[in-house]
Amino acid sequence: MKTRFKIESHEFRGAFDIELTIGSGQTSQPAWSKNGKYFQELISVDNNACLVKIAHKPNSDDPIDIIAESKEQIAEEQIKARIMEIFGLNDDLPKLYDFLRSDPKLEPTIDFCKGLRLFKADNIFESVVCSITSAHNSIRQWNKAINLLKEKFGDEYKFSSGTFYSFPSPQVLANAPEHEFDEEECDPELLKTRASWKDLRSCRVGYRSKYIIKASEMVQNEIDLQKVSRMDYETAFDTILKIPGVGPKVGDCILLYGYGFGKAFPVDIWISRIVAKLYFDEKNVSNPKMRKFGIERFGNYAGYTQLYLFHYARKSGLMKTLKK
DNA sequence: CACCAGGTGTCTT
DNA sequence: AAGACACATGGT
Repeated sequence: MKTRFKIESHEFRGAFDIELTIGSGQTSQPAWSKNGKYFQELISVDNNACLVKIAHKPNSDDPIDIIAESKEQIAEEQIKARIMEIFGLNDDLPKLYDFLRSDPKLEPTIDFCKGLRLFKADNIFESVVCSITSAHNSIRQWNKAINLLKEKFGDEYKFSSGTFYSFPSPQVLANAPEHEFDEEECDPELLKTRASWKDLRSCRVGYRSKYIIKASEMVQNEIDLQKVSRMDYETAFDTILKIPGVGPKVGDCILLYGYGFGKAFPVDIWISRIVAKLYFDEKNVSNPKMRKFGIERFGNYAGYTQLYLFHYARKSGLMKTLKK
């Protein structure tokens, strides 16, 4: 099945910059690949694999252009609903901007981040592994690692525009070896083939391989990721923090980019720097206090405020003067 | 070679 | 509650 349709600008509220949204390093999933003017990725719609190609002229009134391909018949409305969800098109950006404008310290982020939306997970388990892998890592590197995980352990789907891989199930990753061979002792000839080894280390996840295996086991046995979406925010936070490799920052990333909990306020190095500068007279404040501050001050907009401050802090050049 | 990248786990004060 | 340190990997 191949179908083409549009999402008109009146079907969502406010600006939309798809390239910024996809490329801003949100830990729900790696950036979608680019093919001509389209961004494309394999997503799951009603348990069917569906290739989506999507293009939009940033912050314009042009409709969003979508092409979807799948083996099974899928209702267009279902695909549209998934896309609306993944790209945060159900979020009311004009209302967010009213909120940001109400605080002079946040107001400058609006122009800088115009059309930036939450890039939500297609697959919650994927967002858990992405968030774990993003810790103490660069955006580029965790994107590469997740794509390797998909190629080596996911299911393959071929389309005319390329080959795509689903994100592997918890069962598959729980049983994936950390090391396929002992790199110290194996034959030098074998070592040359390392890139093709089917183990977690060859996916370049580094020391996080143990966390990924253990997290996969827990998701299989004791933590129902679907249930977490129905919990209140603090209960969900406590639950997700039981997973190894998931601390406060990674946990909030999972809750925000994976589930869409608007209250989540992931405190990383950039948020720590810019919130200290804007709200604490550049004094050092502990991360737990910073998190509490964000949740209490920004409420249900904490997540979006974090997203906008993060992008602003990294890209505006404002922070160059006070790294540390 | 040192230091950093969207921190976390573990072990000490 | 807060500080010190290791941790894979790749880039500058």
